[in-house]
Amino acid sequence: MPISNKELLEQKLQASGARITKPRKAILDIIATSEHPLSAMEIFERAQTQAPNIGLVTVYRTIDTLKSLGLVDHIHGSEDCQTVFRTASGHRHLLSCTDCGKSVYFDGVLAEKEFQRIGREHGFTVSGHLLQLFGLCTKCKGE
Amino acid sequence: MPISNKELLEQKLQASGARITKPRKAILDIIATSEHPLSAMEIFERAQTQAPNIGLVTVYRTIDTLKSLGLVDHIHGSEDCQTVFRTASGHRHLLSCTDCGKSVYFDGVLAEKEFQRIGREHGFTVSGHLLQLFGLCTKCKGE
DNA sequence: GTGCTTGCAAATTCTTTGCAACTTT
DNA sequence: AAAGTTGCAAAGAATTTGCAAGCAC
Repeated sequence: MPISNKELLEQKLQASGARITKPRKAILDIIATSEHPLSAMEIFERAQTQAPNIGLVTVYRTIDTLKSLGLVDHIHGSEDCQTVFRTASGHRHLLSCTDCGKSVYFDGVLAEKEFQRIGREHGFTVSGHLLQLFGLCTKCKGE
Repeated sequence: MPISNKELLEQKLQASGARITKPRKAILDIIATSEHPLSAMEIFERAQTQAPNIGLVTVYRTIDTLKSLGLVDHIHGSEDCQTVFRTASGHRHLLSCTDCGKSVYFDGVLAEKEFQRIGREHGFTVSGHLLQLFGLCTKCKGE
């Protein structure tokens, strides 16, 4: 059996020299298992069940650490642009449900060449892009 | 000679029932002529030369009005997600220079079908997307 | 004149910083 | 024991709201 998402995050965090504390474990657990991007406040609220005295500040600081290690991505939504989601390996983009927020990664390599071409047409050398898809997931379509 | 971008914005704003005031004229002028997305603060600072007593609040309120009329788009950047840029007609996406901020719209229809397909693969019905390209513009490449 | 707009000031909300006490290693 | 972490409280930054005065129509 492969190690869980949470354990992987923990290992990588520890490997960077950071200490694995109770508040951090709670935060990692929440991020590792969430099906949708989370705001600092959401993480904070959920973390309180696991680490009662946790401070919102710790959530912000841990998110910063995880971001700088590339373990979470900053996700843009039409309303909230301050959410994070666990990183996927490879070049991936997010597909999110507009109803429940459920999100999955998809492979974005296909679009690459096309993006370069569009840039050239306008005299730009394209070096990056922001791509996210929105729609209804299977479950929310049925309701 | 076709009417200017600014005049077009003014007409549409007025057509919605809103009044054309001095602060609004200043804001429209700035948005209509900007080559890159603007934050409320940037608009505010520039507007002061045209309307000395303008308040930052008015900028926020005018932006809200323009957004709800679909005359400006909310633009996402890697750092600042609170900027606006004039809307383009048709289905368009933004290509922005990472150095000077210069932005141009490009036609995004090509990608549509591909996005639908990706969604289907994951059980989603794709209804929207967020796509922005980043790179260096002609001018900034040379420097 | 009527009623939408404005600018000010105050209130909110979100995020960051300073710091002494506390854990992890 | 040493050094990284934590939570609190306070500071900052960004945005929104209440309201009387002002301006567009």
